[in-house]
Amino acid sequence: MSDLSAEYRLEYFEEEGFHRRECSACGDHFWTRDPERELCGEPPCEDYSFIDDPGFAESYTLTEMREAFLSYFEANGHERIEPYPVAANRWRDDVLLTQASIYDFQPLVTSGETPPPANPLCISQPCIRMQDIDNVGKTGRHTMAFEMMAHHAFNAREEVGDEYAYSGEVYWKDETVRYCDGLFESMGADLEEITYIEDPWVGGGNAGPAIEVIYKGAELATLVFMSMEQDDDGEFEMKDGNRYSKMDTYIVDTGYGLERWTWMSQGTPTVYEAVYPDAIDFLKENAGVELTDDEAELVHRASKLAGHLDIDEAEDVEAARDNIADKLGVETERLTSLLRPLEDIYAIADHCRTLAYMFGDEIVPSNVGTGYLARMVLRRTKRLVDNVGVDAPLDELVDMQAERLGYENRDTIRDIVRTEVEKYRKTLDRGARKVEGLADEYAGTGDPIPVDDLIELYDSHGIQPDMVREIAEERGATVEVPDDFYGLVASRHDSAAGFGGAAEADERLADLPETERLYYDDAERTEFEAVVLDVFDREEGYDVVLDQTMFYPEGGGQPADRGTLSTDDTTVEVEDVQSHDGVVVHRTDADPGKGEFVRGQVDAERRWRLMRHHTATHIVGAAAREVLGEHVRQAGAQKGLDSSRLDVSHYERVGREQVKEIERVANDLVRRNVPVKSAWPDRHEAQEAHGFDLYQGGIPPGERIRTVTVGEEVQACGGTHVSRTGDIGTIKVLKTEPVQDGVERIVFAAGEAAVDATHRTEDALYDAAATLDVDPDDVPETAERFFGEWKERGKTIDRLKDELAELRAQAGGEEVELDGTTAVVRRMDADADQLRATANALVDEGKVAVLGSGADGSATVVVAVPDGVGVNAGEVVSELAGRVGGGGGGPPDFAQGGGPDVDALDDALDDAPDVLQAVLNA
RNA sequence: GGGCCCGUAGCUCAGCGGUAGAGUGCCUCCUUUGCAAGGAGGAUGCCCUGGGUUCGAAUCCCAGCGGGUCCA
Repeated sequence: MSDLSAEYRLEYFEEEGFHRRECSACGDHFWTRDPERELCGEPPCEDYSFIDDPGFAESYTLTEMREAFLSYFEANGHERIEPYPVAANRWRDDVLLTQASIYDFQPLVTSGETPPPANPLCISQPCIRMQDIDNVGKTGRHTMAFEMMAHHAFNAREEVGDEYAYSGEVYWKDETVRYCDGLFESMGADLEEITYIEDPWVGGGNAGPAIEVIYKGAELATLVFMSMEQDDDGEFEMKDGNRYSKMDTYIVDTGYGLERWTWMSQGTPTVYEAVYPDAIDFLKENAGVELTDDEAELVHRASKLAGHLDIDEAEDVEAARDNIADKLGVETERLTSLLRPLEDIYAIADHCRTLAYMFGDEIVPSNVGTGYLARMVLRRTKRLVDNVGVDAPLDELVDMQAERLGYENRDTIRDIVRTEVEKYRKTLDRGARKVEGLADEYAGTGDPIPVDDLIELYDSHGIQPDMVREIAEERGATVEVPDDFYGLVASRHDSAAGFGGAAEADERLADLPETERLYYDDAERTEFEAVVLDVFDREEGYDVVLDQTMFYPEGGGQPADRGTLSTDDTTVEVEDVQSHDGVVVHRTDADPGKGEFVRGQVDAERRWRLMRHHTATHIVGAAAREVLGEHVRQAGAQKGLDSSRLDVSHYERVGREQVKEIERVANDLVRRNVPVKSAWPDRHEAQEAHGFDLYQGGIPPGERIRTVTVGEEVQACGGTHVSRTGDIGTIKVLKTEPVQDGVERIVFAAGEAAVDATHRTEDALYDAAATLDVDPDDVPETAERFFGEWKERGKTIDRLKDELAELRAQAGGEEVELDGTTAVVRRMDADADQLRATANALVDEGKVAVLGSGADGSATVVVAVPDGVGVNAGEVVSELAGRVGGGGGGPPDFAQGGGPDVDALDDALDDAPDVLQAVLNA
């Protein structure tokens, strides 16, 4: 093992006369121009020294600072790149949100598979870090939304040649630090005060030396030299305890916090005042937060102190506030009451920007993924807004930020926010009613509301314990929230995540050349000739690899082709086709023979159906986008022979009218019979032209990507398509269903499948019409009438049964005298309702009723007793029902039961007087 | 993707093996004509759907459909 200290001995430091020092407080090593310097400069070793004393020559706004950064690096040979969406899952599936500029280039660029859009490049990338959510507003420097300004250079070792998508060295450590130093200089910073701290970096399987750049107590940049990957035999052991070795590629990954730099230039007490001056003024005025001069002065001093303190844990905030109050010589409570509204306002400004980024980049609120994060932020923001008394609607607050950030889909953003706020309001209403009921139950008992109920309220109904307490205490009930509340919630979520074993790579397969794919040349051809390169004997059939193929392997939601491979001697069935790293494997039922020359025949009917459905999928997607809004994008798709489904992101249920409109728009495009074009453009050019919406079906690797253009819609797609939209024939939307909150599934059929689907629907209608004996057109009206009449008849029958019951009650049966009361024992074969009604009628006459029925294949017994008669009906029924092989029971005045033995019913009723007598005497 | 909760009168919900209920709204009448007025009477239910268990299911079990919520 060797450490990285040699990595930091830069020529640049040498030239500029830097000194390497060890911080006397924390022990970290750092580089400085000041030979006297003892401390590394980073809090808590040192305090902020730029509050009320800006560290740069001029004051910058956020926009000005961003421009200053980008143009500095442009002037130094970097190409300026447009930022990527904050929804990082748009191009990678391992993370949800963009948390750093390097995320834009992972994994395909950093791995060397795909070239960077420019090299070197500079960018200011909006990022969202949910980890800091609890600190936002309180610490003076944490924000959830921020822009990471960065310059990147992608290098590959000379000796590996052109194995990677970029080669050679652009620049490395010395130049990186030189640029950083130069940027400071251009801002008029005091270079003597800058320290460069050695701080090796590890993350996501990569590692490398890194430098933290500290100026006047603030960390303004991190310079990471990503150059190692995890390797158990590696030379370097890093702080995560794993071993790492050098990679063939090495990448300059820097991060300059735009907000911090802006703050540094202004020297305001908190970062929020530097970044959101307008929003904060608006919110303060709206919420009626006014401070006297004395109070303002106090807050100002407190803010400065808050900035000086190291507050990284939420529980530290309370302690820190005590500490600050102490230093200022005021009571904690007074300070808190002054600061709390300001903290809320700071947080609201930041959260609204976060939401504007999220919705602006077309994240749709949901119970999963990024949509869930957006929902959580929105609800939190709504609570803050209500709490501090801002009466502007949330959609307006978010819109203010969206406007500032230059988003064009502002109407949709407002719509989404309004829909979401309304959903939240309903959740809260529901929750409040539940809590009120629970509170009333426990109010008198002196017991607190049980923790189980609190967990249930939160986990199943989304009600925070704090809110439970608030409502409960109004109603005189108490609530005790255990410290490990969220731990208890977590324990309800069993984590038994299973995972499948990674597929074993077949070495023989890996050695084969990539199969030439003929289906891209002419998707309508179904015959070809090829040579069998290899055959693998599998448990179920054979895997055949050819030099070239017309067979489409399963991928992009399109199922594999079927068909046959024929030699002069034999014909084998192709049952499945898969692609493994470019090698297409045909699963067959027999061995065609290695080295044989084969003729391939693809099942044309099947292929046509799949192609129609595939092209139709693009069209339906485009139509849904046009009808529902720009935020609509593919969230999954599966093509089939009889129908296909397309899952799209959308924030509410798709209504019937919208479905019709989608169908109209889609069929318009079919009728226009426009050509479907495919191309293999350079990925960055394609990305530039069409944005990330290209990748709705997934992100392919490589320098060039295949695009498919249908009308206005361009997508990266590896599937087979018809050549003109008219070839589809027709598109029929079969149904929509919610697959999860925020995602609607559109099921549709194309071509002959659409006709088939229509037939099925019509058949159902005609069958119904035949049953009702009316024209299909009259089915709805008739069904309604029949249903209404059916209900009316039900009521009539009930009434008649009542009347019948009264008549029957008078119609005799065996009467028994029972201690002054008359008991009627009688068999009347009727349903249980009638027995009950008759029994009630007898009771109304002051008689005990014992009624038995043998109808419907089982024996039923009902016993009813008037008030004041000492017979327990339940016991009588229990006894009688036992004699017919069953059981029964009920309240003392009215019981019912029965059993399967109908033959024994008469005997049982004969015994009834004795049973009554026995029960009476008991 | 996983866990949990819920589908009963127009609305909000109670009932959780034994005759379907309350509040509110609706209709009629009375009393009043002052801001959610009072009194009397009345109507309104495929208890989400389909199976199963049971003598008996709104209630228990399974599946589906629909809604909600928490977590990754």
